[in-house]
Amino acid sequence: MKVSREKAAENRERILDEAARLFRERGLSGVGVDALTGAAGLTHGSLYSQFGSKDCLMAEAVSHVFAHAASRAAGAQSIADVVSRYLSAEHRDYPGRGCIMASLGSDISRQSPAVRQTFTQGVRSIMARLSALLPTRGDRLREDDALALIATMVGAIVLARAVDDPEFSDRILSASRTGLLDDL
Amino acid sequence: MKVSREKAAENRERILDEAARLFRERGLSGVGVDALTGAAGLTHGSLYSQFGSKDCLMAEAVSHVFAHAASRAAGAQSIADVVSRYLSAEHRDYPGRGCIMASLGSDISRQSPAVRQTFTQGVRSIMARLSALLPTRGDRLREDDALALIATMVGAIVLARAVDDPEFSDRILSASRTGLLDDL
DNA sequence: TGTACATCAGTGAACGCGCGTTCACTGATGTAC
DNA sequence: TGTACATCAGTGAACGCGCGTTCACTGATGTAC
Repeated sequence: MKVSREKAAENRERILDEAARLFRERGLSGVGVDALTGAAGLTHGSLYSQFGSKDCLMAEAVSHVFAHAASRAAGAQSIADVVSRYLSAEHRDYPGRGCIMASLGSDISRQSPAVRQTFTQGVRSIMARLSALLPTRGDRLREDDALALIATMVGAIVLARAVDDPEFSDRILSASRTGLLDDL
Repeated sequence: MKVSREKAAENRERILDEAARLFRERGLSGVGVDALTGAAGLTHGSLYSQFGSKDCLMAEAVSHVFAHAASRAAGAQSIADVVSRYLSAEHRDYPGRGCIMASLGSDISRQSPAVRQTFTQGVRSIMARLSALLPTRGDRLREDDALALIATMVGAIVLARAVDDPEFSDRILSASRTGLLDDL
């Protein structure tokens, strides 16, 4: 049955929201087409009407997540604020709402050109947002400082989630947090 | 046909070596049982004789990779040496021979307890090796400095591999390298 | 405003495929005598 | 040292299953008159 344009747009947005969450929670290959559309209350066929393929949905979902992340970064008060929120137990424990560089990072290099391109744009936009918050330091480029900062934050969350010992995980977060905040 | 104990041990080692490489190149879910045993010149059944399941092989392969990494870290001359080698184009371009924290990191949190436990032991051993190379700095624990260092290195390789623009990728590596080496 | 019809988002059955795993079997190895 | 036999690493066919995708179809929406 056909559905109003408005309703179709809502459905599309709901699939994207659920995909953005599920991919970050379970990995790109850990969520099937049925799970993706089912979470939005639809059947698998609707994915092909709206996106054409799972790969296209993946690319759009990546873009979707980065758009939210960039606007959040734009609203941040300071770098100390960003670092504290990013390297928190809260962020570590809810990957479905967290940074996509940390939850899917290792897998992106093995994805299609479309996904990698979208991801690259996202990294650039986050770099730009964070560099705007950084102080100028000697002849170092603020964008380079932002990249090094992002690398540390991403690596710390990746490792903090990977290890199975909560205390060790906390230690990875606090060590990285201290290292970064001392630098400011 | 039965095979000599010596030959069986060789086969086991060859499966482990190939698994260690293939998992890092294609991801844990990107390599099937046929590919794993086929790369070692055997058929899929031999995996079950030797390891019991794909999951058990994954855990052993993780351990295998960390054992090599730890002995390499133990032989390092200095932290500057470690950082330069780790954050190199060479390392970025050959994940099959590189750090498993970078190639599989994001996926480990979604793996079985056995895999996560082995991974955690591996991170601990690398932390210990690197902290032995670090200078004491005020009241900071060298192990904490080692964890922050590892986080930066892992995150930088993850991002440098993910992005599809070679220049941007180089910039991620050089920015992180400079950031770390300036700190020493 | 009311009627007739084309559109197309979403459905559900069906597809081929590769996955991890099992199992009866093979036959050289290693052991017991 | 030579023979008989048990062992078991590795084989290959077969399994059920979930994957991504296709396609004919449905029926409310949106448009043309």
